[in-house]
Amino acid sequence: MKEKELRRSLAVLPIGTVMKLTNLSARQIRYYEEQQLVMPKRSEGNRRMYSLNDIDRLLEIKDFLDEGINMAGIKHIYDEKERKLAEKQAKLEKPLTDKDVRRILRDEFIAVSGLSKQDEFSFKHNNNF
DNA sequence: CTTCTGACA
DNA sequence: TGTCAGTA
Repeated sequence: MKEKELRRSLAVLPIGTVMKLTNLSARQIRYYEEQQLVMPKRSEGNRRMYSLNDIDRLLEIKDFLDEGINMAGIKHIYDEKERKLAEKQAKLEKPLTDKDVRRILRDEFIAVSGLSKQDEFSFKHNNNF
């Protein structure tokens, strides 16, 4: 399920093909790029190259527009989507430090050990997990 | 022949 | 958004 995503993100379609697949004019496709709604790659000759994901996005943009949403609104939708995605990755890719692990284990041990307040105090100041 | 940037009767 | 110009 990773090879498939790779292919969908490969930018290999020239604007002419994109025009036929989306029924959008070159003017519109370039304009949406100016509005940061799509960011196609560029070939060595400075030609825009789109991926299948770009096609989906352009089609989606066209739908949003038909629903009466303006450029700013669509930009906001994508910006918000990126913000939430970055938020999730930040939490998933933040490994616990040894210090965090030791603190968690210690607190959990104290919680179930039945130690008195005085014992807990001694424990916290003598152990070196 | 296709695409690019810039501009606007 | 369309379209024309002058390029690459």
